[in-house]
Amino acid sequence: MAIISMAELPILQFEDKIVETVDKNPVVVVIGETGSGKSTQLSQILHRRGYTKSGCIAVTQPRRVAAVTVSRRVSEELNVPLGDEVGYAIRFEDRTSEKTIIKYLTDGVLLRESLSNPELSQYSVIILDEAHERSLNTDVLLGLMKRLIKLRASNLKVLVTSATLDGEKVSRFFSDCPILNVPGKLFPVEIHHSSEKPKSYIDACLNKALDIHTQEPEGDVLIFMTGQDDIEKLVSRLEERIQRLEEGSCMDAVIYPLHGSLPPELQIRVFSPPPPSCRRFIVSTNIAETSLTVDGVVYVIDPGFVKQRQYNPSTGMYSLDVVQISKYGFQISILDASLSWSSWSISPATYHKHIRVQANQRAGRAGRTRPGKCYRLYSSVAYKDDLLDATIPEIQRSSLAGSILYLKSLDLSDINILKFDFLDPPSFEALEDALKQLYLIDAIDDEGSITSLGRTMAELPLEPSLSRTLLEANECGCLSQALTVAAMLSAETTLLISQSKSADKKRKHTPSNLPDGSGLGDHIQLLQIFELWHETDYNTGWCKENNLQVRGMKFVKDVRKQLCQIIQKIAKGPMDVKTSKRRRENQDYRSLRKALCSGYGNQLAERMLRHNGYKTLGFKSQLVQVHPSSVLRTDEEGMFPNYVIYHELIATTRPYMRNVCAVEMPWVRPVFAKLQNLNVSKLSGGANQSREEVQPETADVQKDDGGNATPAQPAEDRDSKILAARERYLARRGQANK
DNA sequence: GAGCACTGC
Repeated sequence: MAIISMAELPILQFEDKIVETVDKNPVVVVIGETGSGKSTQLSQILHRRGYTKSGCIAVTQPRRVAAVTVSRRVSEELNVPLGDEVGYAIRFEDRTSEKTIIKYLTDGVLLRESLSNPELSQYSVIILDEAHERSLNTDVLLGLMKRLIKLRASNLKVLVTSATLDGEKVSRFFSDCPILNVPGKLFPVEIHHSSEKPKSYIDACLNKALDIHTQEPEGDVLIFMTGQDDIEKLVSRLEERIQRLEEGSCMDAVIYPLHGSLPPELQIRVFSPPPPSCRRFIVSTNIAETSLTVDGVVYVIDPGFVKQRQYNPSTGMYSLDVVQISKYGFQISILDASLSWSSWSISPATYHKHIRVQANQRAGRAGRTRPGKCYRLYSSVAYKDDLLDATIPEIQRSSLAGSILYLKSLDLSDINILKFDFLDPPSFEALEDALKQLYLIDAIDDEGSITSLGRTMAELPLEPSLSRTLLEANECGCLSQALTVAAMLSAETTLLISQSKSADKKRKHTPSNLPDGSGLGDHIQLLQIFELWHETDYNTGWCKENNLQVRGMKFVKDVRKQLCQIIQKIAKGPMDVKTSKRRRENQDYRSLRKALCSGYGNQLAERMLRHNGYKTLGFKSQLVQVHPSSVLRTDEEGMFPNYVIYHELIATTRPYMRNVCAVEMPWVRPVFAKLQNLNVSKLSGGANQSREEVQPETADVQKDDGGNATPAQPAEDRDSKILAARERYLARRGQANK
C-alpha cells in the first residue's frame, strides 16, 4: 500500500533522465531535498530498468532505523515480503536472503562486507544515501568507491545522494561526474534573523517562545539547545512563565525536553498528539536533525550552536565544544523539522506509523498555505559571514587508528594509505598519530605494514585498543573477561541512567550497590557489573534497581555475543561469563590488567612523584587527572597507582582520563621499548616527503605544562625526551622508596 | 569532585 501516490513523488518525473545518466556514467550525484523520495525510489527505478539482472542494488544509510524503515517501505511498495526481494542488514540483524535484490544497509555494514569481498562483486549498483551527513564511514566508502569504479568499470554504478551536500565538490572528486537535481516537496519557510547577538541564549529563547505563544496562531514550537543542562533550565523557566500568563489569554501549552540520555518512554512523548487547542514546545538537542518528522511543528527557534566532539592528534585528547552551526549542515525545514531517533529508542513500527501520519497530512495540506517560521538568534550578516558552509566532517575530527587499520587490512596494493583519496583529507598529523598508535599495539610493523595480529584486529568491530586487548587476553587465558570489558566499553556512555541536576540535589549521594572494581579501576568495575547481571539471568528489574539503562545492557549482551562469534575460530579458552562471587572478591585481575596494558599501549599514563596528577606517555606529554567519577582507589598514603591505562582523554573543565585501570611497571616496559624505537617517518613509508609542505600547519605553537608557549618539537625528539625524563624519574622514585 | 551532542561496526 503506497501512502503517497507514487505519481506525487517529484523524483519519478525524472526517471528517464536518471536512467539515461546512470547508463552513460559510472558515478552520478543526486541532490534531492527532503520529500523528493530519493531514498525509496532510486533503487526501485534502477530495478525496473534492469539493473538487478546482473547483481544487487545496495543502498547505504548512516542510521540503523533508516535502513529498517526505508526497506520496509520499499518492500510494501513492491508488494513483497520484507527479507525476500527487498531486505536490510544492520548490526545484529540480517534480513536478507538469496532472493534479495534491493538491500538497505548501514554504511558500517557495507564496510564490513568489503573486508571479506573488497570488490563488492555481488552489487551492480551502490547508492550512498544521505552522504551530506559525512559520517566517518561514508567518507571511507566514498574513497573506496572511487577506486572500485575503476576496477569494475564495466559492471558497477555508484550513486551518491544527498540533501544539501555540495554537489560540485563531490562531482569534482569523481572526475566531474554529472549532478542531477531533484526538487523536494517543502512548504515555504519564513526566516527571521535577530538584529544582534543576544546576551543570554536561554533568555532569548524564552522570550521568543513566549512571543510566539502569545502572538502567533496555533502550531508547535521546536527549540534547539546544545545540551541537557540548557534544556532543563529552559524547560523549567518556560513552564514557570507560561503558568504566570493570564488564564484564557492564550491557549494551553505543554513542554517536552528531548535529548539522547532521556529514557525512551519520555522520548516518544513527542509523538503523541497534544490535547486539542494546546501548543507543544519541544526543547531539543540536535538529536532533532534528520530522518524523522514530528507533526505540527510550525515554528523553529535556532540559537545557532551545537556541541561537537573533536580530537587533537598531537595530545590524543578529545574535547566537547560548543561551536557555531554551519549553513548547510543543520538545515531545518518546517513541517519537516525532522527528529531522528537512536535505534533503541523507538520501535520501527512506531517510526513507520509516524511517517504515514506525516505523509497523510502533507497530502491533505497540498495547496493550503500555512507557512512555517524560523527564528534565528543571530543576524543575517552573521549567517552570511560567520557560519561555515558545512560542518567539519567527522574524519577531520576523529582519531583515525581504526579507519587506517581497516584500510590497511584491505590490502589495496595499488594505494598508499597515507595518500588515500579522501573527499576531505585528514591532516598529515592525524595520519601520523594513527600509525603511531597502531605501531605501539603491534597492529603494524616498524615499516608500516600490517601484521597478522593487525589483520585479526581489523576483523573485530572494536576500536584497535580493545581488539588488541582481546587478542592478548586470548593468550593470557582471560578471554572471557576481556570480551565482557570490550562489550561494556562499547556501550559505556549509554549505561547509566542520567540524573537531572534537580534530582541530584534531592539525594546527593545515591547509594549504589554496584561493585567497585576492587579499587583497581573502571574496566574492572564494568566487568563486575556485567558478571552480576549475568548471575541474575539478565534480569531487567536488576538493571532498573541499579540505575542501569536496560537497552544499554542488552546492547552489551549483543556485542559480546557478536565478538564471541568472530573470535571463536581462534579462541584458546572458554568464552562464557564467569559467575563466582568468591572468585570476584579474591581476584586481583592481573591477567586481564596485563592484557589491557598491551591493548592500551598508546593510552598509558605515569603518576607524578608527589601528587596524584598523571603525565600521558607517547603523545606530547600532558598533565591529566583521574576523572572524579572513577572507582580507582588510592593506597594507604592516599596515592594512586604509579601507572594506569586510560580509555579516553577528555578535556572538560580540566583534562581528565576517563575509565582508568591500574597496571604495573613490568607490563609497561615493553611499551617504553617500543616508544624508544619509534620512527614515525619509517612508519609512513616515505610519505614524509610531503612533510615539509605540511609543516606550517602542524607546527602550531603548543603549550608546555606551565602554560608557556613553546614551538612544537619533532615527534622523535619529544619521545626521546620523555624517555630520558622517565629514567631520571624512576631513579628518583627508586631512591624515595628506599 | 564532575557533568557528556549524535551516530555506528
